[in-house]
Amino acid sequence: MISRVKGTQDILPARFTAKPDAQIERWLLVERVAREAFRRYGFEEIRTPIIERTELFERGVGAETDVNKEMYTFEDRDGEMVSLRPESTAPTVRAYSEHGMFNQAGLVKLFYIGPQFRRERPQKGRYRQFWQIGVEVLGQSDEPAIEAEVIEMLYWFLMELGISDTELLINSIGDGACRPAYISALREAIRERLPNLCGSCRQRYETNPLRVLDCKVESCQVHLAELPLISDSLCDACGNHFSEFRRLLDQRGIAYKIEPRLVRGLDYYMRTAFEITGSSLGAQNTLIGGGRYDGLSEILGGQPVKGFGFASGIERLVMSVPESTINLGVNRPELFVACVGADSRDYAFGVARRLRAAGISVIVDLEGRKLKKALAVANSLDAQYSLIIGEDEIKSGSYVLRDMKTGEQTSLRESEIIDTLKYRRL
RNA sequence: GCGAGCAUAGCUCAGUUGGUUAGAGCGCCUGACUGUGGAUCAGGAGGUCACGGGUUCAAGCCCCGUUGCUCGCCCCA
Repeated sequence: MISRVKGTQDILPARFTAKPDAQIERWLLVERVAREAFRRYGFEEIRTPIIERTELFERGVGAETDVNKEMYTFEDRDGEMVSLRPESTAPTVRAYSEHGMFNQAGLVKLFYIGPQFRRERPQKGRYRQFWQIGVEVLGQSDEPAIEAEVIEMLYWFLMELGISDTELLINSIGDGACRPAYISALREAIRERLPNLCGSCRQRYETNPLRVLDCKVESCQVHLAELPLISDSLCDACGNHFSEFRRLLDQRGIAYKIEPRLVRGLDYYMRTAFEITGSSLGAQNTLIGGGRYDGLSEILGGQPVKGFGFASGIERLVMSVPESTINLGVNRPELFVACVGADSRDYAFGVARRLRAAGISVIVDLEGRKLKKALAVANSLDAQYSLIIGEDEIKSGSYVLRDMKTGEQTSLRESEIIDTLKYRRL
């Protein structure tokens, strides 16, 4: 049998899988709560294509970043290079520009929910096809109020999901005015200590010096403590921006930890960077990551646009949602219709159709089973009620409604059945 | 890209120092019960022991390789 591609997964009704992050009921909950939370803050949904020109990501996320090297890229039949999207900020900014949204008077607040693709080695909480929920605030303003409100919204979102054991990490990574000088100072300081650092630190000194700050090797810690921090090198504009951002978080009572070593992996980030981490996720514990990217639009050849946003991995959210928030029974049928005899089946189709028109979820036994077997199927589907229709019922116009939990049976007409089931819902 | 662990029925797992025809629980099918599910009882189906090679009189078990899954490194959501 042909199996699924490595690093992908099937999302199934919970009764077919014990893996929490593969249960559709959990996914539907996360998506529903996200849409509702974002709606309250004035965000609108956008869907961009899954494939884009490779150039969009090479310029957007940076050609030398890991994300870019992990892309699924191929040559289309006409010779054009296209890629499965590894993230959705660059596509969203592309769409913003391509559809002239910059002509809007105010901020454009967008959110997306969709699959992304990166060819990494799969592990817990990291897949080759993974889903992200993200938001982007685009416009001419870089007010820290935008950032604080987005984070406030995130906390509302997480609270509604019942995810409470989280930590907010924030940092400012500077801008074009102050970051270059900091990076060269950092590189200089690392070089002096290079012989004392571990192998991967030496590697990162070459590829991404900011990452050296993040090393977890014990023997490196004492040397890392001596390295300069970006927070000491921020220009006035970045420093003011960061303190205003913090003031607005304080005002909202949102706790945070300043993490001077927090860096984003993609080239387009500047100034505010943040991350929300969760427990019980294993090594991949970042639930949400985001930041400011004021230069991105111009890198892509568009108008100057300021932007702030985040992305969150749905798999990781789903794994973090506690059992108590989930209703695994959302899909259970309200009514199972069992028929006695082939003639009554034809009759039952009409009854079922009218009950469905009234809004009730109905499964009819299409297999012509004996009553005993039909009820067994109703039981395994966890139907709330069964409806038994045979010759006697057709004659009288009243059908036997059986409560599958108590076994209690009553003879009811169609309108009474509708009333009973609707009443039960309240 | 690098490292480690695991792979036996649909699912969760036993399987002794290598020894006859590979087991259990759950699930599935049939019946006890011709218009009444769940509980009980009786019976049944279902296996290339991941794949390929090797050692041996003999391999689910030992050795090598491959593939897959899982976890970690890197990096990230």
